[in-house]
Amino acid sequence: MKRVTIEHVAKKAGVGLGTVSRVLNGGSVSAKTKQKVLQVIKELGYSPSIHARTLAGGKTQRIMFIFPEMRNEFHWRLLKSFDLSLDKYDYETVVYPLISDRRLNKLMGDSVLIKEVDAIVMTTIPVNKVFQKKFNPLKPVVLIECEDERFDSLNLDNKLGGRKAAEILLEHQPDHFFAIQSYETNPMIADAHLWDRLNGFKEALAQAGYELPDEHIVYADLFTGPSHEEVLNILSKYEEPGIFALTDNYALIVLQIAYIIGKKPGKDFFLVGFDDQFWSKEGGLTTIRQPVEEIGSRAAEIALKRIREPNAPIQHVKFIPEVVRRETA
Amino acid sequence: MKRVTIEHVAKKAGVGLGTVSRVLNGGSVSAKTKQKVLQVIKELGYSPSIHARTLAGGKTQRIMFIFPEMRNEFHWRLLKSFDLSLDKYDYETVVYPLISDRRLNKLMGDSVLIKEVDAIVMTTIPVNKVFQKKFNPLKPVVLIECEDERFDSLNLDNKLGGRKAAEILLEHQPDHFFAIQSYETNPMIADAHLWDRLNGFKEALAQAGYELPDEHIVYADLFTGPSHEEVLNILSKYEEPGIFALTDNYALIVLQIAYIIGKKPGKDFFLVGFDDQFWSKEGGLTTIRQPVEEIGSRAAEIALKRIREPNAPIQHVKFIPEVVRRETA
DNA sequence: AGCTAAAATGGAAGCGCTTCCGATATTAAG
DNA sequence: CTTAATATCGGAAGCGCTTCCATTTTAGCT
Repeated sequence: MKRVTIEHVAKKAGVGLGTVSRVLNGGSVSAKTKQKVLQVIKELGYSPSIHARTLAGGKTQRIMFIFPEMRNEFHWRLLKSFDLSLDKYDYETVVYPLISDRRLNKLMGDSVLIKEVDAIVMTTIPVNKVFQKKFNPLKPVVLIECEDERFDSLNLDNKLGGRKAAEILLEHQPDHFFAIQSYETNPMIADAHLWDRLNGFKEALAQAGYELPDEHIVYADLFTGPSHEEVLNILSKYEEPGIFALTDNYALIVLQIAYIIGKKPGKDFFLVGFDDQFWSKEGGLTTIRQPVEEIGSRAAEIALKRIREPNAPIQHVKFIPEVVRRETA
Repeated sequence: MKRVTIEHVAKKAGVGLGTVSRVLNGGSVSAKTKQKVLQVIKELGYSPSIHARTLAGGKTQRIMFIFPEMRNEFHWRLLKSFDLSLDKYDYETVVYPLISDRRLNKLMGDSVLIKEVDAIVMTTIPVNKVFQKKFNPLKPVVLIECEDERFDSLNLDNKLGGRKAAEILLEHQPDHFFAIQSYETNPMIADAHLWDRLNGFKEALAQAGYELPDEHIVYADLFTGPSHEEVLNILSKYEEPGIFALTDNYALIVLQIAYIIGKKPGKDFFLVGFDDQFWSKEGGLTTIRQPVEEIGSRAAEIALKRIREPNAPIQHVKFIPEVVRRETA
């Protein structure tokens, strides 16, 4: 079966090529003609070839979404809302997980995919470290959860998030504070935002006259979580400790361990997470929420805007973390 | 900056358009000319426009990798090895996570991306259910962890895996058997393979004269895992139970709970997982291993082969699960 | 060297679209 | 009812590539 082309449509509608194209892309066409062309398009089931369109016009109607790995709910939600936002503008997302050195090299070398997009959105990637100096894609770049003065960026105020976590915990006046931090080994993943959270936390604690000794920071693997031994230790050895889990994942594990040994959250210990993941509500976790969906859709808008106006001043958008009070603190 | 086209290359190399195209796509070109053209291509940093190429009816050198979600280590490893294998053949992976209805519709509707690949590899997607009857991509499709008579497929013998798990557990002659199964709500994710595992397990148990009552099947959410209450119950109420976790993730949680309440794996209870994930070795978990990397690279080969020979007989490759004995059973 | 078959090569045609330019139709103004 | 301005329209040019065909070069034989 042959493809239905714009020419078939033109012929059947009794108009010229240009007119059909104008109906599609919005040029000046009389209402009557437009009506008829649209009619014929429907009858014939015509849909334009984007290859031809791109070749002729230049725009690809695509944006590349680059992110470091795939296990993280944050990235998954971000991608989802980003992709959804593009829908309205008839854009498509080209998903590019940076899961290996090979993919990184490909991206900076001879990847064709990257040349076939109108803009690039990157999240949680240490731009300077990963791309060294030679990253110059010649097209708009928007950064999420990382920053670089050369590009637009969207970031949560993580430091403020850490402060807020501290404030909640301080209300309960615990004698001992703990933090569960990520132990990130993958150099392709940015972790500055995590340190910001922790620093904000420490700072607010310090201002209230408390301290967070280094031994009270538990390091956790993103996948397996914090050492159960250490969490167990905190929960059983300390009286009503205040715990700040830098990610809800880790908080979940604390809750699970607490459940098993019969410690009640919000009473025997106090716990604040970060992110507000899908299950967090059900788990009754008090947490610092980041507006993931909003970040995703704003990123889409900013990227689209920069495609339209390549020379607009660069903007760095900050999002404010929001306290979600539930039962654990 | 203007795009480098095939014409620039041709001119600089002092050859005709056709010749450049031939060195790119493999026509008959003398070694010397080929050499020179390749040289110029590198100098100019030329890469062909996929749009022009596709429009003109050529190959895209890309394969689309479709998978249902992103939290799973299995898919992540699979993608990684698949992508790596493609590298040798100068192919590129187009990653397409099916994370939303929107993406599914796009895929079956007007997605351009899918028209720009030479083949499609899909993993863990219930083809019939998700795509109904109207899925006819007009290009090679290779299935992983799902099956359909119309397409090539690669699958682990999951039933055999379940049987092997049963055999290991049976050696310890426990009085009570349990299984931790996934409770999958996402209709875009295939779960037939999980039921195969469970059925194999049941079957082998039955043959040995044991039974797995329905109440001994614990259902777990992929992310939060099995209910801790139930696991706790099994571990504390039963004498030396035999537990089959249908995924190493779940086994991990059992191990963690056991640790907290002081039960020794391989002594107070017996546990077999499935997958052999990265951390499983460290955790001492006895498990049924699937050769994920091998599946990924074989999938690449099969897809490439089908692109070359669209009419070769369809093949369904079965992989044999392998027992990895460690300390938990 | 001379002849032929095979290998290598140049370039035109064509893929389906957008855009631009010139032509025609319509409308408004006087 | 004319003229100028404006809205609408047709179609050629060109986007960058593959492919096919005609032509040239090379290699293999007498």
